[in-house]
Amino acid sequence: MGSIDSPRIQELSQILKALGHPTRLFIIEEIAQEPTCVCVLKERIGADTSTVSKHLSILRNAGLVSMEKKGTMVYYSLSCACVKDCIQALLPLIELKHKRYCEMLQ
Amino acid sequence: MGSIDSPRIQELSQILKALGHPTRLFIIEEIAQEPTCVCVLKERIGADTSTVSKHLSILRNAGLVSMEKKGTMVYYSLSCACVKDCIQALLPLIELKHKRYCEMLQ
DNA sequence: TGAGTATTTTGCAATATCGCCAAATAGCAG
DNA sequence: CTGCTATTTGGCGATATTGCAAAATACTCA
Repeated sequence: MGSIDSPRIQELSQILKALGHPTRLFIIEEIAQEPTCVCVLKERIGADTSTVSKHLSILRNAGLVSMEKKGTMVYYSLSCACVKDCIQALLPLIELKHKRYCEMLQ
Repeated sequence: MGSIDSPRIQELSQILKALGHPTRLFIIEEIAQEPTCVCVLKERIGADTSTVSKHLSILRNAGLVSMEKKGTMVYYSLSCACVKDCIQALLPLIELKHKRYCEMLQ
């Protein structure tokens, strides 16, 4: 059995924590479609560049994204397509929540 | 395109944030195997009952777990098996991280 | 009813996260 | 080298999370 301090739990929770923020999840979904540079992400997010950069460093530390420099610009992309699967796996849960919410109203 | 404030992003990030803590991830993996009551979880985690209860309330608010009372005890279980899929989807990413780390050492 | 157990809620202090600003770094063009 | 743009890093206040202790709630049994 994995204890709470096992590397497995630690690594998984680091990854999930990194994904557990609206801005970072948005970034993940954007770069899942195509590699995107920081300045474009900044525009779409509407936050300070430094804020976006810090979110990207969190995603980097979790191993979720890869970066590629092109001139002064840095393009970020998903380091593993499995991240998309992880997110998609949760859709049934969201549907379930909605179903429960509708039932509660009646 | 989903904006950052879209309900979809908000709900997904709430779920992922709830999963992004070692103790809560541990709880999820325990109750994924069989419904477990708070007092047993408390023993396995080694934290105060109130602490465990608070983690469970976070998981509840995210819709991740269901509870069933049996006498004074409350048994928690996964509300959707898809949560297991979500976690399992990340295993390739962890392997990739390890592979990168080994390469870095050489 | 009263004692005892299980769980949740509240309060609080320690710690961590978030987002902006300012400063530092890196790369390109002239 | 200088100026310019893109990005990262450091600093700081505001806010949120975390975990324990104490109080409140819920349920069972005698």
